[in-house]
Amino acid sequence: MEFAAAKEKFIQTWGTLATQWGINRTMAQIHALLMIAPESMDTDSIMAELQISRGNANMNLRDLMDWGLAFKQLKTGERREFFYAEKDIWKVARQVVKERRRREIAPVLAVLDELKAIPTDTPEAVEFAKVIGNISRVANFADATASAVLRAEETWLVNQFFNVFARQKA
Amino acid sequence: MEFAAAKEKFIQTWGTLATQWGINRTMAQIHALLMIAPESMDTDSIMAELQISRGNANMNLRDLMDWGLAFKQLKTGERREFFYAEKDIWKVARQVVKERRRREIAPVLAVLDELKAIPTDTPEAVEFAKVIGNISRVANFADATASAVLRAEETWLVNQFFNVFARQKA
DNA sequence: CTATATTTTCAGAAATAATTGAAACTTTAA
DNA sequence: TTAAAGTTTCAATTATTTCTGAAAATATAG
Repeated sequence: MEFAAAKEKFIQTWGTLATQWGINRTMAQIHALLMIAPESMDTDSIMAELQISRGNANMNLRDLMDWGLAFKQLKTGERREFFYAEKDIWKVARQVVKERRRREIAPVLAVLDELKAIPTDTPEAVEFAKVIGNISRVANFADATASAVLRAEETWLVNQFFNVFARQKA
Repeated sequence: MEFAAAKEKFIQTWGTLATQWGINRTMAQIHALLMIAPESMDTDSIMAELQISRGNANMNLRDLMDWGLAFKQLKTGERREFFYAEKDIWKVARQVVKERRRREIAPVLAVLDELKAIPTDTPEAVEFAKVIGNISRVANFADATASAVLRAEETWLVNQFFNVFARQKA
């Protein structure tokens, strides 16, 4: 495969994957484009490359910056703004986990705690409390794990996982 | 909070969370409803409870069954079909990871492998290969981890994570 | 069989989300 | 200042996804 085709395929694949995870396609495509760009890019280059409007580019660049996945770069003697992305996919993953945890998981944990408190005076309420308790327990465990992963260095983490999982085979 | 309000809130919260993760709202709501139901439910009860059409209910129940999150139950002497959901949230999580891995992660890994092969004859191509290689490495690690988690029993896994993460503090 | 209950399908309608493009706004340089 | 370059906003449009409702298909009982 030639470079141009590979680049196109990567951007499309990243965009498709993202929509399946509730992230908008254009945002993921801009992110993909910036990740493989050797230099930071200005808005017009991004618009041209992805064939999107200025408003769309601007809005999704802002979202990427909100997610901590892209950054502005100001070049001296240049009036335009340039953008670049975090290229270390490990840091990208950590950033995504961190943001989703903050925006989505934390509020759900709060709701679960609230729901655990209902009086269990009917069979339905008993069953409800049981399931909510179970979800809450697993969710808190997952949240704690995510939190630990966020703090971890990659090499350290890989080694730990190696110990936990791979060594079982030996 | 009274039971009815708690139930309503749980179903809505679960539905909202799901949309943020690329899962359709109704599917998540049916799943939530079945998880907290003491008995399996027929289509009409689900329709009435969630105020949705028969077509919608049927379609999303089928999707839930495809995902391995809900099941049909045939009661003797009953012509209708009844549905129930897996209530152990740990199994639910494992099932979701398993399905997403199969449907989404595996195809992406295949594309990445294909893209790693391009000739690196320009600076752009070099940068591209670097980023793709990095993503591929992390994605394969994540995939292997997911695979290990799928095989794990909860108690065993919790203990292992405790060893890896919690004991660090001591 | 035939009638009835139940489930499935799917074309069109409704709802939701993403995108455009142009006007408003901001910044910089002369 | 003023003009030009660049950025942001947002109402209107377009695209996508989801949902409905009724018809078709299927299953069961008499």
